[in-house]
Amino acid sequence: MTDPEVHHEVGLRLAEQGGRYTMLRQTLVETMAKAGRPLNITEILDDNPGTSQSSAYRNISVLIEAGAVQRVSGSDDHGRFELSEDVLGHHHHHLVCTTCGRVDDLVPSPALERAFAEAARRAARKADFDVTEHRFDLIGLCAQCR
Amino acid sequence: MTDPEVHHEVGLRLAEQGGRYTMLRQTLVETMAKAGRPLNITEILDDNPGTSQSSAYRNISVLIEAGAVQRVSGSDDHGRFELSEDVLGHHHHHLVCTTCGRVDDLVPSPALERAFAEAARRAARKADFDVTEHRFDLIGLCAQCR
DNA sequence: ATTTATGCAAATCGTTTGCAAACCT
DNA sequence: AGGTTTGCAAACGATTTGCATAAAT
Repeated sequence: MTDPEVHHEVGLRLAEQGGRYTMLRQTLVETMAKAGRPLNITEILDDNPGTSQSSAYRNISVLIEAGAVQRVSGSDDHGRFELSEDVLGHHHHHLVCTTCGRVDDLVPSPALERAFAEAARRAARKADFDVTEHRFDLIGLCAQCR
Repeated sequence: MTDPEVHHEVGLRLAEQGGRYTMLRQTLVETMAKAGRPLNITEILDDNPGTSQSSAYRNISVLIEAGAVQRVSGSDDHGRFELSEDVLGHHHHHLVCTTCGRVDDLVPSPALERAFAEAARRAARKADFDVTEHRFDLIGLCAQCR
């Protein structure tokens, strides 16, 4: 999904819940679209000078409620945020660096996703658990930290 | 690994860093061993009446540093703790309930682990990332919350 | 005796919220 | 005007820490 489409989609989702697609919300979405990986609050504020932290948090919450953004938990306890898979238009996993905390996106192979689906089916049967999604993270050292 | 072996192993690991395997530490380990799934602080304290919260946290930290316990992040922001895979003697994944936050252990099939290894290899090549471990969580509804 | 562990209360830190002013339609 | 959004400062909640006491070796 290209940038204009992303903004259009996010605008629609906000409108659906009676929210406005404010300038700040647009720049937050722009920041996340540019990054292509989950960002923490500091990184988001650095890319949006003059924005108050509380407004950033509040708008990210709104965007999460609208299904436009998702929260990602990395190795440290700082929350990270990125555009939702719905808005991005593709499913992906994460590479989590234990040293610097950076998280990168990783698009899985169809074969891997098939293995996940099979695992989910098995778990549903064995543990009587209703799987709605999965999370797969590779933990280790990023290129900069090796 | 059976219970006495778990205690012995944890005791060794603590001794290695000049720590003592206190009564409280033993009961904390006992609590986690009994549970067989990651517990949050409340659950741990409920099973150890009279223990102060700070002591629980402090000792869990010590056990984590000793490699005897690992922290697990679920759906909510409450940390959850369980015996480390080293001490348990087996690798596993997690079933995370989005409604009640409960996390259960799930031992993967060899086929799935093979798929993970392949994914790790691929990521290492493509993203120049040094994978040391992986995290696979199935998110959904547990039997009680369906 | 000397080191380590404990409990209490206070501090920390990421995140959330109350409120009054600014904004949009 | 009527609702939404903003920034500031204060509140929140999980976790950590300082300190004085208790326990273990």
